[in-house]
Amino acid sequence: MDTVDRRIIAALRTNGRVTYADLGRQVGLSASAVHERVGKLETAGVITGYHAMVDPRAVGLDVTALVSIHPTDTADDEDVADALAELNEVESCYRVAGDESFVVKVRVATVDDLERSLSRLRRIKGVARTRSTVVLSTRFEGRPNTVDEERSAHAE
Amino acid sequence: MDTVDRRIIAALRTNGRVTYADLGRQVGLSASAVHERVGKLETAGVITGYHAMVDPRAVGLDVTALVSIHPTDTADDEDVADALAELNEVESCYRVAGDESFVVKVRVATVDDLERSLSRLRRIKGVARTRSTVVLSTRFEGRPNTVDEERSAHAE
DNA sequence: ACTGAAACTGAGGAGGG
DNA sequence: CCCTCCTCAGTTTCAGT
Repeated sequence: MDTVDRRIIAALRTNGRVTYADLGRQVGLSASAVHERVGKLETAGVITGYHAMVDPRAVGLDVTALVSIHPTDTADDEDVADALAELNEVESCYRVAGDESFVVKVRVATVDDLERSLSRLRRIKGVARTRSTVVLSTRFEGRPNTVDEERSAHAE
Repeated sequence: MDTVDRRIIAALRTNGRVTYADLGRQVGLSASAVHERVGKLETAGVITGYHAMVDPRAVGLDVTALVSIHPTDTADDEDVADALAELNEVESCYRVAGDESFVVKVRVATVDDLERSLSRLRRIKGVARTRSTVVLSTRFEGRPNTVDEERSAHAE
């Protein structure tokens, strides 16, 4: 994991469909050298996949909410996480420190769907209550954040 | 936006590097027909881009926090949003309904960096106070969520 | 809107320094 | 770890339907 790898990663985060030839030009290596490096980054689990980003509204997902999930006294976090994973509308799931045990991001078509989704969440064994924060607008999301050089050096 | 488009979108969300030839086989069209459809989806803003997903830990980003941002009485949300956008460690930024005006996701290398980042957030004009929730583990994130057929039909 | 042909370009592996 | 070749497959354009 050197500077070249980090530049490759940054480029692929920005444009996941960039060609190896282009990448090579950007970092000053041949396409096959880049191809080899990217393969290693994938195998090592640094790059976990490539995905198209879709405007949620364009596919009918007009409502986003952040939901805090408060556990019951006897809740098993693993079981709760498994139940959350089975709900299609739960897009992200974070185990957090604090009063709540999880914070999840829910994406649905309408507020009626949100109501139904919250019912499903509350029915999960181990969930005492939920607190929802409705997203009014998304300024940006999942933006490529680059760690600076000195910081990332320790991760090599 | 028909069933074929939705299948193409779903496939590209799962694998952003799938070839047009492969996509064509999956949906029963020629590569050139798929190429044309994908181009239109991109132009229409349905597909907003393609990005490599990276394991944050592998690039030295070990600390994630969800930060609620409470505005001052005189805060201008636009200005606050612009200031947030300039902070590299702020990966996502949601304008929300409720006491807080924004919820942001911050990703940094260490807890020291988190402390520094929170200082930066609090120094933004229009920010009265912040409330941070530290992420202990991420079960899943940005998972491809598919809207069902009837729901998405209205978005055509 | 899709197909199929044609010209082009990248992917991905072999071989060598 | 990188390069240069080489071949095959995919991309992209375009005329035709």
